[in-house]
Amino acid sequence: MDLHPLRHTAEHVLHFAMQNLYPTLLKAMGPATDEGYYFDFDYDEKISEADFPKIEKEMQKIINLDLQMVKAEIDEKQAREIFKNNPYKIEWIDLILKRNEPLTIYKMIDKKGKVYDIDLCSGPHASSTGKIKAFKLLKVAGAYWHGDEKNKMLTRIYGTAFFMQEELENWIKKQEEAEKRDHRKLGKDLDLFVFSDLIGKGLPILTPKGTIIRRELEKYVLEEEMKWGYEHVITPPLAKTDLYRTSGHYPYYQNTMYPVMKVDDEELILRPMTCPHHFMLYKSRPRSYKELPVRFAEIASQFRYEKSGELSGLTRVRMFCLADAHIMCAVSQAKEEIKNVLNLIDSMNKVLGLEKGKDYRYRLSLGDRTDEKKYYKDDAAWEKAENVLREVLVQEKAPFFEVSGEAAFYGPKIDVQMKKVNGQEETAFTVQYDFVMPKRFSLTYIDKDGKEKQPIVIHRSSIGAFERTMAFLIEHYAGAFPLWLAPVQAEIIPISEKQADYAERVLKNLKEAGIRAEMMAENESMQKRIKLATEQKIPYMIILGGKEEAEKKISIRTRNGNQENMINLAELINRLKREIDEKIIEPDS
RNA sequence: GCCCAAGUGGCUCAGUGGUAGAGCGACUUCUUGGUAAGAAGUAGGUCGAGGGUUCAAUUCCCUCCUUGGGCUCCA
Repeated sequence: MDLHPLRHTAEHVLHFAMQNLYPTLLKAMGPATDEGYYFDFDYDEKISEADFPKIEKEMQKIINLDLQMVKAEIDEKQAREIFKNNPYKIEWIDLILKRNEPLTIYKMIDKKGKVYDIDLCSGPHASSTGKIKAFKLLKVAGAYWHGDEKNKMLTRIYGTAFFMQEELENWIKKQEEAEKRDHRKLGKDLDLFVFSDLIGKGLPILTPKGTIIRRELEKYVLEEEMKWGYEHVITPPLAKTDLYRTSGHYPYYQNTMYPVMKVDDEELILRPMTCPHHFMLYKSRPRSYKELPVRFAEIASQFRYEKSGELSGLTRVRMFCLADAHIMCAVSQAKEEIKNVLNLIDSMNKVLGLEKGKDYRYRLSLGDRTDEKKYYKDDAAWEKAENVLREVLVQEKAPFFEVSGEAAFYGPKIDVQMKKVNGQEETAFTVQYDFVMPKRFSLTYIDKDGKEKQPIVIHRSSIGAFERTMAFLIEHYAGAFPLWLAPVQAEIIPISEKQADYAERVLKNLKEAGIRAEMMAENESMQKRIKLATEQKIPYMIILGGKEEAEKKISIRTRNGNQENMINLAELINRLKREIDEKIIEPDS
């Protein structure tokens, strides 16, 4: 059943309760959301989560009254009169009138017809407040009026509501499950990355274990992209400021770029993106139509000074490394190239265990023609580019939706929208169609007819930024990585010291076979060592006791608890090598 | 950047206006155990940093740093 009307009603209950407790507060707005609802208001004194019990008690009183939610249409004069003391509501009224929409209000009325509260609202609502059988206030936050930091900071309270107590409990349980998978928690538990105050925020340090995952991903990107016709290059992570003035990035990105470094007569800057570097390489000599498409790829570190409040674990950092590439091609080749890019993305993400349609979908981000600052004026080119992207998505039967105003200033793009464990969607990386940069940098090629022509550029990533991809994968697998990514692939557990020599030999054999194997100290019980290895999500435990040693065999136990006793080591090595080489995701299932 | 919350030994957390506790981990010793925690002992903290109030601050106040949640899913 649709929870939005119920939650919207719960928001009105919250509003009314707050109005009772804090009569001078002014409501700005309060919508229902997918997870619950929130309520923005203007109030001079501090409200914190410590006030929740009091507020929830007041809400329960209103719910118990089972007030009906009654809709009514009013005219402008009535509206201005009712909400004359609330500038936020007056602003809404002006906006609604401007749009020629009807002014509707909802009243909370008891059975005798007594009106408790009136709010400007288009609904829909549950029939009465008594329908709310379970509710909970979640958190206090600050929120700018209309999301604009130039406006006043309002107080926001988040809450949720359900038809049944059981639903609420399930929801809470689900939230807790997502918390357990949080990559920041697992990053600590599994010893993958750390932060240092002295190094700086938003600058993660990868531990030896975290680095194994990172390097494996890098190896995969290099090998796979080369197979798909990319040429990997290495360009400097800093450049003269002029490069970004030429590209036009400088004015747009100035607030997220690191400040200019002045050295002698030069001005240098840490690069916030790689494209102009690849353009310089393209321009290093004349290009023939025969060379196109030119596909330059790079595992490229980039630097962006994100606002401190936006930083989060590995998903939002101040220096990141992108599996980046720029394809310079003829306009006629664009469609085919974009198709190949989408296929590459699907193919590589599938290997990582991310499924199209389930773990991610596409978003076609179109330009907003009215936004002259963010939109390079060239209607025909935009039209063409947007159509090409849309046609490819349709032809490839890719799951996608469209939004306007999310494009880059130099062209429309396809965003890869990853679904996180907590249900939130996040842009992981993008594929952009760019007809502006070739002009700015005078990129050319000599065509068949001997004339100079201009290519277009496709900016793309294959798996996104390594930091963010790692975060996704940590949460996706809850730390139980596929064998090829697992920092420790096999943990040897000799049952007692008597097997020390044998265990050493097994360890040596595994290492020589290229398997990341470790041995756990004997000074703990076998049970304890199995517990520790399982907690570390180590895929294979190799148990060695007297029986194994006597027959020169081994026994294994997987992190899922499956056991196989008395098998040949050579057989296991072959199995693991195959599982690693083929990047098998879940051999057990 | 702004709003709210948090910062106590490596980790998870308790606690108090009279200079701190637990469990896990580490170390040592005993134990050599057959598939998710064997036992005992020892060490380890200027309670995020700086300033203020006080006879006395980890506890109260201020500033800063770091971390977490949030900052247009419209009335």
